[in-house]
Amino acid sequence: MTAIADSRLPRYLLIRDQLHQRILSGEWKPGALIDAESVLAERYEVALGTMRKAIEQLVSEGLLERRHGVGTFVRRASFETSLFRFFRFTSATGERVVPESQILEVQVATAPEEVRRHLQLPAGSEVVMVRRLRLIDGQAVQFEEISLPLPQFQAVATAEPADMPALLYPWYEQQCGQIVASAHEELMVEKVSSEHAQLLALQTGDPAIVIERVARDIAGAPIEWRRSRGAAERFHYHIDIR
Amino acid sequence: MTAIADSRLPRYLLIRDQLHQRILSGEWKPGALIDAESVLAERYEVALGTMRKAIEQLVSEGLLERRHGVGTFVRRASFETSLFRFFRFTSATGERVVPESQILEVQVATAPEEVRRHLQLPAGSEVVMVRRLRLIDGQAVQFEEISLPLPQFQAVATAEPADMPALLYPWYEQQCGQIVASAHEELMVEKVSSEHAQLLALQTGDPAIVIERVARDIAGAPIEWRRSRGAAERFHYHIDIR
DNA sequence: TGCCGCTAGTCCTATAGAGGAGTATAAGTA
DNA sequence: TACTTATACTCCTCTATAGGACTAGCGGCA
Repeated sequence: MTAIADSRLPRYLLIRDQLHQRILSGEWKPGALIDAESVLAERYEVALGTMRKAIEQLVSEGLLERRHGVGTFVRRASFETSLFRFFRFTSATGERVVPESQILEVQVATAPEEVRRHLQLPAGSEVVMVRRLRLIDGQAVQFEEISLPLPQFQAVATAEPADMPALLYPWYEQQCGQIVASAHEELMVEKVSSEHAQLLALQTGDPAIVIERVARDIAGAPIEWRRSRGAAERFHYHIDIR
Repeated sequence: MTAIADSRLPRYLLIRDQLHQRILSGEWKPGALIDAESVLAERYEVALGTMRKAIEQLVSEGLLERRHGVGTFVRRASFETSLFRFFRFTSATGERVVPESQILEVQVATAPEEVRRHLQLPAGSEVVMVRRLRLIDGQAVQFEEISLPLPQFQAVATAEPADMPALLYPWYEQQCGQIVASAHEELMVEKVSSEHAQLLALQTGDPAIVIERVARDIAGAPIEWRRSRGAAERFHYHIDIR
């Protein structure tokens, strides 16, 4: 974070870092339009080409987004690279669909060690824990356990479960002012316990994909930890190599 | 492949396509040093900056590789993004290691439908099929079935199994003149059959990761299909999202 | 023999400027 | 009112040029 700005570095890299800082600091929020290239070039006292190169770096890193003829914007996190997309989430009619959400439990509790570790919380911290099923055509395809730190997510603890939408991140933003800017996901395989088997209509011991996700805000602080389990049978990942 | 070169496109893109073609055609082989930027710029009658931008495109696509002060090279396929890296392949001493290879069978046969489909072969084609175990510290961690089209891979059919190295691609290049330039991998989970369980020292029904790979040559023609199975327990994937 | 500096060749950074192309909005016209 | 045109703003492409920085190899010197 506090990288030493080495003035021997190329100027476009120094500027890249300064722009990056303006995003991290929250001066430029996700979705916001930033100054025009020409304005920035003048402000930072470099040629237009140099400023373009600095911006290009941030675009290729996924922090900025250009729209020809309109301007350059701070990119919102898009979860199109999430591992979840490799579940065959298709409805009876065949089209891809966002699974509905069925809240099983919302509970405020002292954070277990595992949750504390992922959310970087001190011992004794309280969290909201949400357990829910995700369903397609009424059939459970995934079981999720979501942990959120307090007091930031107090609104979740007091909300009516029926009011929680299937997609939580826009809701966090609206209800709690917490913006998810990045995330890290891990994938493992396990044999389902009898408890999970029952929830997911599987046989005990069937293989399940487990995806753990730590979501972070603009400043990089962890604000959500979730663990999802789904039938491995529905999972199919692919990748190109060259 | 035969994209229409639209002259309304920016020049740097047109040049990008032409350079790309020179790689695909085999004029510039993997590992080769290409002409200097300045030479190319003159040859294609554009400014240096334009040529640099064309080359930059190919670099970011992973086809070329720059070495400051030395030159620009055609990149060899590197399998550092392969899904296999997510198996915990560590020896007793803890360091990462290339598993040894133990050939179980080398067989020439008419290609089954599944193999024909992946290698794009007509009905009745013959292939070499290699079955092998991969071991760490003498313990089987993966079972692989590899299919190679004939007559290109005749040398594999007649080779002594003991002479086949653990890493096959450099060997293909040396023995058969076939260069693997890209690949596509798919990942699934299955419950192991009793046959595979025995080979991998697992219990029948334990979860296994199945990785299927189609490897292609410079021109994009499929030249190898392989299916690998390993204990899901050893598999751990992770990804960053933003 | 072994070290050191020089040099040629390469890619890398940066400048200043011109005109092209896409987009949104304001102004004009039927 | 409804459509078209102008315009002002944006990012995009491209030129021509200059000097910096990195690398490999050659040749001189101890």
